[in-house]
Amino acid sequence: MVVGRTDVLVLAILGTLAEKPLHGYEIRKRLGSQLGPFRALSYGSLYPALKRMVAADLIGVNDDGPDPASSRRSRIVYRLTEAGKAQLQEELASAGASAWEDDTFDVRFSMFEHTDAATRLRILEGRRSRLSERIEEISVGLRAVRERHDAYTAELQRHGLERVEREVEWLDKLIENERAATSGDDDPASAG
Amino acid sequence: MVVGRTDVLVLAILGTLAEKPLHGYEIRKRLGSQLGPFRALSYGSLYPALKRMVAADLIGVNDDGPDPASSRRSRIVYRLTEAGKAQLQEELASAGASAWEDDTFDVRFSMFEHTDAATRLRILEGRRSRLSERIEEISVGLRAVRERHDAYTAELQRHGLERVEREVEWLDKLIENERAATSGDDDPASAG
DNA sequence: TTCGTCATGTAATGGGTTACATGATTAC
DNA sequence: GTAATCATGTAACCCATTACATGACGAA
Repeated sequence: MVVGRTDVLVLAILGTLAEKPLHGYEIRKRLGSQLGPFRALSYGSLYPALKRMVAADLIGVNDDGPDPASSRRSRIVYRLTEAGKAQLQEELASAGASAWEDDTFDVRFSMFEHTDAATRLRILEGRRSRLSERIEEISVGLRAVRERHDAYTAELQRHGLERVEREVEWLDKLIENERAATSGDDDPASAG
Repeated sequence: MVVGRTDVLVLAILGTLAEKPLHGYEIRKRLGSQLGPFRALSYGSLYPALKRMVAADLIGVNDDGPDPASSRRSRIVYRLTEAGKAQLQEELASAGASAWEDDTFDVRFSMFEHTDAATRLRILEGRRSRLSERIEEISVGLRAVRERHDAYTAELQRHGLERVEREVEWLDKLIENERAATSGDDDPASAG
């Protein structure tokens, strides 16, 4: 396979294109308006990725939009092929361990609208247990740091721990919501 | 110059070695017990970096510890050279724009104990204004996301915004502390 | 004696950015 | 007309990881 199996960038592009066909510049803008690893994606990454995806037949190209008379040449609109749609569906239905790593999680989460409830729950719970591990690690580190008494390092550690703990609380709310929605149907994501 | 001017890894190693001479494996452990970009530094990065630093005369090598009779060969202890100490002091006294980027900030912050009060304040304030910019960016993105109504993406964005806002609050407490300490002297970092 | 950890290192690879290069379109 | 933004792309580079390779030491 030309395109790496769980290439996060490819997944993000696939997800962006799922809504509607877009040209490269616009894809970057959409990705840039979201959190996660592609907040400031460079064209030096984007365009080669699009090329690879075309070569792998995940996306196809179309000249410009629906109005050829309104000038504006040299704008390449990408749309999902059937293979691309299938690939996206396949990835959305699976939730490997990478789905709860920092970078991948954000990308996966932003596609929850198109993910089935069971997979959403698996990802949220996987993420949660990943963060629990990290809390344990940081706690151990905190004790070690305190022994070498360094007020600033300890404070940084303490703040980092707090941040992760808060993310766990956030996940707990989301998981609760998902569970409620699964039994009673309806009402996704409103843990604000 | 062989070693890049503000190589964060080099700075982190310099800072770790400032306390006392250590061998590579131990440097990695210390770095690993802290937050920041070197939580899980690989040897493939560490040892070449140490080599570069030796070549640049920032650190020097010594065979093992003070007890040659207690066996244990092949352990290379690194210590700061005068040039290394000078380089560290120079970097600790300066606070370029990179000092408030995500990765660098944590490393710089963990060395605050050895940084003068004025530079500490500059870094904290720089970081704060950096995050203010980000809050503005995310807020704009949030409005854009809400227009395309996607409950999950919006929730992710909202949570990200909240996280950054909390970090700003944390910084505010630290800045306040630093200001109080500068006028009255004493008592660093206790914003818990 | 074998397993886990300590300890050091190199080569290949990966996944991104930066710098460079070009040109059309839009707003002032 | 000219500056900003839209729009696409390549080549060089950076900085890390992974996989590989080696070997000593301590404990079961």
